[in-house]
Amino acid sequence: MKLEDAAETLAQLGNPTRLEVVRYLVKAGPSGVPVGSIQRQLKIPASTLTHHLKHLKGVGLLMQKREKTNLWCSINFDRLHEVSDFLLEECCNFSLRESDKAKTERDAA
Amino acid sequence: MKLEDAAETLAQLGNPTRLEVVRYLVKAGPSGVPVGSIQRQLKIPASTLTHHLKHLKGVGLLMQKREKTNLWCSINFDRLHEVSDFLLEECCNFSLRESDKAKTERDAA
DNA sequence: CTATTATTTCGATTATACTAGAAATATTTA
DNA sequence: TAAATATTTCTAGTATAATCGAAATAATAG
Repeated sequence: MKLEDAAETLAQLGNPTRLEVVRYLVKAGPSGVPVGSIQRQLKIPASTLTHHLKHLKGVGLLMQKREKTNLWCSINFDRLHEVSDFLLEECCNFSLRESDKAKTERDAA
Repeated sequence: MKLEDAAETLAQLGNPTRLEVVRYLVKAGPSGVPVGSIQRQLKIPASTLTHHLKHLKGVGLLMQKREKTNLWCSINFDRLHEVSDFLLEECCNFSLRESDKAKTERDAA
């Protein structure tokens, strides 16, 4: 995952309303929930919700499929994992090569 | 971790410049890097960098300690883990209780 | 076709964020 | 004290985002 994409995705997750929607959809599981249910459950005005869903869809976190009049929304779990992987991928490797470490110290001095 | 805090932290990670700094600091490991090194390596204007570091510090992702004229910056790995945990904590449990599932279906109909 | 329900678009307001140059401050060294 | 280096504050321009009511557009059911 490219840094720019990760940043954009994280930015979309960084809005409290959207994160609440994401959490709700994660709990709902792969089958998803209709837009209207999200709206009523989380008490988000319809236009505001549509706005945020568009954002989530834009970064690939949201999948939608129509069934009758309802538009069912579900989380793209793979994408969610990609983002958290980006955050952690380097975290468990603190072993900076000595040459690099030396360079940093020299640069700082 | 509360949703609002997670959202705020994710929002701070959601800026490409800041995410680049975070990635750089993660690679640098627990010993950290001076502000000036970040500045020169990533070619970020000093005032812009200070601005972003303040944001990262504000959400507890950044730790700083002075040594001579240098201000050494390092990532708070625990905090980084908290955020990614928040994203994933519910992901591996798709088992929506049947009563809730029924309620959702009823609500949608 | 009409009514009903579901969702989106439009439009406007308000707020907040990004960026960076110039000047100021701090800290160390000579 | 003066000079050098490191970092921050100030300031301001520009851009982007959040919010939501009202109206418009689907999609289905009767």
